[in-house]
Amino acid sequence: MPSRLSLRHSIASGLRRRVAAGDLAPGERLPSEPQLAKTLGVSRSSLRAAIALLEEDGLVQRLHGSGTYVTHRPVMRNDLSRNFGVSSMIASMGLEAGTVDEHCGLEPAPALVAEALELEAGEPVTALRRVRTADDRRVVYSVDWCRRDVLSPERMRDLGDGSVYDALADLDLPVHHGVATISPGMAGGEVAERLDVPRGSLLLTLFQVDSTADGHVVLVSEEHHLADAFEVTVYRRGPGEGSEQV
Amino acid sequence: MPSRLSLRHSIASGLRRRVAAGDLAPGERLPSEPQLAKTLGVSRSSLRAAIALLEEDGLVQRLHGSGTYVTHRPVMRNDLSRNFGVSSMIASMGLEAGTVDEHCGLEPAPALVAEALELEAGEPVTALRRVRTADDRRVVYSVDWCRRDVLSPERMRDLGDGSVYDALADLDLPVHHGVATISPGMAGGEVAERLDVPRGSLLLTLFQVDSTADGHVVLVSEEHHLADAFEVTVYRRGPGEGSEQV
DNA sequence: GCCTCCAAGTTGTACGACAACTTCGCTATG
DNA sequence: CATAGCGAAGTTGTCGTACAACTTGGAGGC
Repeated sequence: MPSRLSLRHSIASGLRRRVAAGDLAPGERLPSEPQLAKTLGVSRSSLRAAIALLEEDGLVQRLHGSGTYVTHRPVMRNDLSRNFGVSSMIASMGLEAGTVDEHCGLEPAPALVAEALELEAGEPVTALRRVRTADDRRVVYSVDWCRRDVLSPERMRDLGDGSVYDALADLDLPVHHGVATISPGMAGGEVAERLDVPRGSLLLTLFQVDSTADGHVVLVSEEHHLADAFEVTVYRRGPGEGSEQV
Repeated sequence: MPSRLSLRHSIASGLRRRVAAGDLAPGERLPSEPQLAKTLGVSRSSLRAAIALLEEDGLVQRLHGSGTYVTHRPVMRNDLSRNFGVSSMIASMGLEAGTVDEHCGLEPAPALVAEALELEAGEPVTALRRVRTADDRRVVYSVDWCRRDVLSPERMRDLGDGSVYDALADLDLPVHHGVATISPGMAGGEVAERLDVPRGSLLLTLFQVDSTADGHVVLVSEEHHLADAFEVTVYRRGPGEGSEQV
């Protein structure tokens, strides 16, 4: 296991902190690369690689011959571009995240889930159903599906407050990326009851398929968010540069 | 104006093409960096910078001491992570995109729009309202707001089928990124009428703020999508690495 | 058969040099 | 005095080489 993350990532992480802390204000120019590399005690190559990461994130902008400037970054509440899970989503809004009505067991896999996990429809899979709360208010009803030979119901039950992502990372199956399908919806019988809202309440539903770096699907989940629970945002990179519509 | 895009971006673009074309199959290992650099006629530094871009996109994965491998990338219908506009969204599904009920003029800016454009609420702004069709079916009702001193109503009317993004790019104000807020909704009076659907029909609404590279907001838009019109997906990078929740 | 170790190959980092570009002050010119 | 042009200094972009860190596979010994 690599365990130690690469130098450029730790440099980038440090710079991110400085930007977030306001040490580097928006619009401000960073020290020149040779100088900054010297003060950080790294080579200019590694520093450039780190800055490239920030640039890709839209945190800074590089101008040839002029300098590197901190971008006026918009305030984003909950960026879907990164994968954090509901808990940190709630925590990031200053609310206390909790879990109620947790239930875990073997269930026959729905068609879409089975397809993603490369199983036959109806085959038993580990399913974790729970209601997430923010300051004791029920805001999200979620279901996580996982192959039983990857995460048994017992093991999934044991993780308690730990994220499913952490459990998978411990198994050397870290989630590298996921694809979420977003759709509006109205609370039906089960969801309305779990979330304790009237039927027909507006929902934002995320159907998500998570994969490891080598492309194996390890987790499928469905999250029903109350419409007014949080603001969900997405960072969209502009057209141009490397963009191919598939 | 830079006009010419940097070397590493053109290298990355070429590699993206090769991946998309299947020349480089998922799971396959790329040639080693020195060798690939030689065949492409560029230095290893530039090639590495280009590969870093692909890695950030999740297209490839680098393993220290082993090699660089093409990721098994999931098939995505409409990736919100990139900014294409409704037209190409429709076109990418094999449908014919059209526009009806187009109206453009000066309107008082709503509060949220005025705030984003750094104006006083109620100040007149250029507004473009239109209904987008897919194979003659009304699927999206959209409104675009822009400062009148940036894009006059006349000019915005003239662009016809051209994208608003193109018009802004011509003005040397290319959209670098945007932040979209996603929410579910039900069709009210105006939207229901425009889209020719019953009131209360399910919608997916995107409120989006587009900015230039230096962070100036140049465009605000609202898109009301019919719930069953298309599947909207988001590519979410996994937890870990450089991630700070703000 | 199994384990150890080594060698070859690959990516990560470092350092130095120069090219391409921007910025700004200085100067010559009207 | 105003202005256009020049040029030096500073910054990012690219190049080349060398070495470190790591993985992989096979040879060799037990």
